[in-house]
Amino acid sequence: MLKQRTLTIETVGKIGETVTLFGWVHGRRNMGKLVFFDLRDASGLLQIVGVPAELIDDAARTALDSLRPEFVVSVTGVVQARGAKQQKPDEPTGMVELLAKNVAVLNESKTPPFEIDNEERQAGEELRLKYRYLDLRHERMARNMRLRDRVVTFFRDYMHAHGFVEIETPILMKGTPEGSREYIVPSRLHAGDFYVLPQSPQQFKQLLMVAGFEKYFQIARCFRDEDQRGDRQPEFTQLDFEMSFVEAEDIYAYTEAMMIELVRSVAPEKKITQIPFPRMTYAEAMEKYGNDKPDIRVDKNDPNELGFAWVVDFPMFEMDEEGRIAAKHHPFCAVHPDDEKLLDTEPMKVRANAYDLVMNGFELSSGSIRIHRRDQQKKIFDILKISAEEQELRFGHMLEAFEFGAPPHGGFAPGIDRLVMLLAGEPNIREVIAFPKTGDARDPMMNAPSTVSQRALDEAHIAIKK
RNA sequence: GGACUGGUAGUUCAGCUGGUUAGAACGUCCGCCUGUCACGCGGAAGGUCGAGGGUUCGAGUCCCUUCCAGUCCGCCA
Repeated sequence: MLKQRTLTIETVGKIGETVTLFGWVHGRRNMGKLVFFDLRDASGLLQIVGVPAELIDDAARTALDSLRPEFVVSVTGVVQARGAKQQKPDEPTGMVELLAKNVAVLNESKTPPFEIDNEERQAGEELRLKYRYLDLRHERMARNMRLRDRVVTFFRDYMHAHGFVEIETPILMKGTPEGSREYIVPSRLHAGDFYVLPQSPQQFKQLLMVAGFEKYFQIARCFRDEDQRGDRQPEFTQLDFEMSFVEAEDIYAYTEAMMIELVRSVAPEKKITQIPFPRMTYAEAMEKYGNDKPDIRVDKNDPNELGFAWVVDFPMFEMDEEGRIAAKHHPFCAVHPDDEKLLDTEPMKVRANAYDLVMNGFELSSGSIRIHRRDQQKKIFDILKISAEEQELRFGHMLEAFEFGAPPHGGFAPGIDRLVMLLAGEPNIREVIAFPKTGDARDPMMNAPSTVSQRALDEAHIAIKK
């Protein structure tokens, strides 16, 4: 059956041929003795013309009559050119149509909770997420998913072409309570112990540099148990990469060339505000724009403008809500070469060798040159008031690794969700994630999170606190 | 944790200073229609006005409580 299948888009070059199509009934227009409907498949839409007299038998006529939106059908017929008055040159299959000879219903559909063929009026998000598999049938959502695929494919190809090796790092890892709240996973085999899900593969990628790979990347899923925003989800995807024997300028040059090529390749209609990307220090950004993710676009109403900019020289430390010194970025950032002498005297004035790439007012990526020496790493931990025992407990593996010939290294991690959101012109990252969570981190379709059986709790050594 | 906005038909929404039987569009169902593509025309069904309480002769509308959703702040190494 599938061997003989023709996609709707393929009919364009098959005028006069008899073909069989499979797909969903999109719009339907019944003229009485003449029925039109649009057949939707993964490649697009095609108008089907159903004339009862042309159909092979009564079964086909009954099937044609029974069609409703979202029914799954097979249609066999002859591809024909549209009459002069019926041509739609702006649509991919607008110059052809299929004169149906046979129609069969493969599966019926209930009336959908919202209209698939109406792109303008969007249902509420809770409903869209509950029926995400229907929402994804919308042309806009399908287009977003395919754009995302092109972005990810571009990055994979680009990274490989530049000598990077893709390596998977664990999802179950050790908790390092520094920074954002982690998702915790109970261990069945080790009562009372927990894994956590990675906020980022930060430590692993640094250890891969110690291992000598020199150029690593990963399309990495990251998890953060914090409250949501339009540009934040509890799980999200980064192009995570790390390089050895580099300084910040190497990361800038590599990333900038890659981003320019990405835009040229997957979104050629977009124009970049300024090349090379302008660079400003954190202090300048705060002074001039009042934030550390400046929007440098000339025309903020132009949907095709992409304003990339670098923000560099971030402070190394900041005060947390309890007035304690904390790492602004993370404790593995190297200190700015000019500021090492300030570490003992005025730590709050110390800049990190850290940088962000921002676009249109969004933080796209954070990165830094890392510490690769044990004594320097210990010094940062000391300043952060992490006791020697605590350092050993939480970061002993890092400190130890740095004693075995760790090379100088640094990296970056552009957020793929935000990038695709901006390329797609969407207002939030949920529109470019197939199955996102709601603002309070639920999945209304699966109904997650949810309770688990008492047996599962017992095995995980978990007692629920009322 | 906080602030703001919203919750009325399957969906998206309107509903004025409180006043008759709560409306529109789309969708759904039925009928007519041979060139439609937002098809058209005629008809029908469809409502716990989020929930609870209060004020009032009378509440979708005002008040209180509560639940839900969205956006933002806090938070996000």
